[in-house]
Amino acid sequence: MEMVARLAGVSQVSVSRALNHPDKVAPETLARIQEAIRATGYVPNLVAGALASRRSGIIAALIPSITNLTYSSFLRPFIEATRLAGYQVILAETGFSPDDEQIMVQSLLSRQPEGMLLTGVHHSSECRRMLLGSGLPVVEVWDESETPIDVCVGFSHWEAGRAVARYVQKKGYTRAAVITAGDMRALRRKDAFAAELTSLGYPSPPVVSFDTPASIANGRDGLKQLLENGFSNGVISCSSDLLAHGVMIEAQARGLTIPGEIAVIGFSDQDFAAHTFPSLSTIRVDRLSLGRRAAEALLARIAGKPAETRRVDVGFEMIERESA
Amino acid sequence: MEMVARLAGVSQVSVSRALNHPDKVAPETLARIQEAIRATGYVPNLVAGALASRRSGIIAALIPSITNLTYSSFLRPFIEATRLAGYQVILAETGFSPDDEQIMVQSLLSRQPEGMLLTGVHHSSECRRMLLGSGLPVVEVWDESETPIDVCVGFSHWEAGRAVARYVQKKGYTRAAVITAGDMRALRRKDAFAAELTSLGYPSPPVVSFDTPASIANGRDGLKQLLENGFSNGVISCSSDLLAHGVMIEAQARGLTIPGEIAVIGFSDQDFAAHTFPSLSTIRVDRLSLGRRAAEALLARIAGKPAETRRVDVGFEMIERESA
DNA sequence: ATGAAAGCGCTAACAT
DNA sequence: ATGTTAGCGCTTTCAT
Repeated sequence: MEMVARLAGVSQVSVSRALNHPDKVAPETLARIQEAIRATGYVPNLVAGALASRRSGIIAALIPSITNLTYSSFLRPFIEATRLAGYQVILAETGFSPDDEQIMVQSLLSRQPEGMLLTGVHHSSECRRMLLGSGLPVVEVWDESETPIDVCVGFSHWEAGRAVARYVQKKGYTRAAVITAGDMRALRRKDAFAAELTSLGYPSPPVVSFDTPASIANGRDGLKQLLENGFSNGVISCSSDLLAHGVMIEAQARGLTIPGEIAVIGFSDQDFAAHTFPSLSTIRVDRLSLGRRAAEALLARIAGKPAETRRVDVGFEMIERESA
Repeated sequence: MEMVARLAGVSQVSVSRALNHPDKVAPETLARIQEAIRATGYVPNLVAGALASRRSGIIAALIPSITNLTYSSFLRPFIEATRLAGYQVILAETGFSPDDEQIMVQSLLSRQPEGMLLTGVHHSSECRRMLLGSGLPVVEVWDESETPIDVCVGFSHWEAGRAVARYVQKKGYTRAAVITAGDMRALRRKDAFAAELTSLGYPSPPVVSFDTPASIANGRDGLKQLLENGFSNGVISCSSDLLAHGVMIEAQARGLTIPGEIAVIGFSDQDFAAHTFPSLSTIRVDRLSLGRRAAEALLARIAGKPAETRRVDVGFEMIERESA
């Protein structure tokens, strides 16, 4: 910066100003400085800038899994929206473990981020304490909370589970089952589904639960297990479209008709859900909007705006297609 | 840090030492300092540390798309491996655009990263120039290059395309077609496939190419287009497992048998490929190993080790399953 | 083994 | 509109 300044015949401060507050520099000086920057190929040092200004321009994001579309599909618009606001994102993967999450939060905090995105609302108490104590703007996404750390953008997994149960009744199915991943939010939907079914007069549905990440393989295996345990002629509610797709493939391999013999409902409306054969009935969650609104909410908090709305509900929608 | 020092009855420097070089501090003093850190809830400021030490502990990673498993599946082990070495990753998404990539590289460079991961080997010349000029350790992945910027970990897309063609011949198919995404690497495989087929005496295969991201919907549409143009009783080489899966679904919807009437070959062996019905023949690329080795290579360069191997070929493998 | 001094490259008051 | 001065919170010599 000193070099650029000499080349432009100004002081080093003026270069800094030209970069950060170009309106506070005479147009002609500005041009000279910009030319000098070009000539020298000067690259500003944001680390030094961050230290001096106490604004790191960094946002930390923690998601359970990068390779899981559920999460990467809201992370993408989040990164994009924060980038347009001048922020860069440091990403960490928690693998669904609150303990690892806590360690990562701690380590990320030392980067002096200006905000943080957390997936879900279940964190270790130490983690909550650190975040609360730091006063850092935090947005929790993909779930809803009565007591968010700061702001929360998501939807009610409980209500989503109930909505599926009501849909099952509306469509007149008499038998129902569940195939689910083992994460807290999926299990909550499963519990709500079972509770609502029961209150509608159904027997408690058989449940197959997997601790491994949701996959087509698990979906196939899940249907196999249900059939072996005597399940037939009913609807299966899956905790993800991927599991549902697996169920469809297994049904097809066994020559079972869908939705005639086995009906299937997915969750989240991934882009392929409309294009399976038959097309997949599912719960749609607008992850693009969720990512954007999470960014908006966090940026507002960083800008110091009062958090009038600490809880944003992006809702969900039951999508009726052919599979159930 | 000053506070911690006072509490432990030492100087601020000793606290810094206790954190960075614990072996250079008397065990008893170390214990006192650690206790003081715990008591105060002190969180080190890595921004200041980075400025003073000139080591940011940051690695920048650029991938075309976060929501595309092709890329996120090598990014994951890369992030994990670099994390274990004490680094944090700033992620940026280029959307397949070399121009955007260049802008992002420039903006990322000002974070003083210690290394950078780039996807592919095709970059704007300005981008290459900046990186070369900066002397920053760079690893280019998912492709191979005669002239890497620094080090390169990938495989030959040309050879992969040829391998598929030879497989097609070996299996005795007489008609072949291609459905491909529009990115440079997929197109290169397509060209190699067509060239090899031709040299084996086949006619030039019909090609359907999509500019949108590979998807099941595109796969279905691709088969539809091929059939409308008179293609039948042959094998279709797809640039991704997702496209291949779409082809299988469309075939099923039309009552075409696989591989009898339509045979399908995918690319990359995503986890579902072994679990479709019928299972999907494909080219396997070990993305876990690729991510790890990219991290290894980059960390070695950061550690200043001479780059004896500037080019690492992780290879690929033709996986024979039922679909072709 | 520990401390004192200097400075990393920049920004934010405060002058002029 | 521009420059001067004083740090930001740490790490790194260098001394003791």
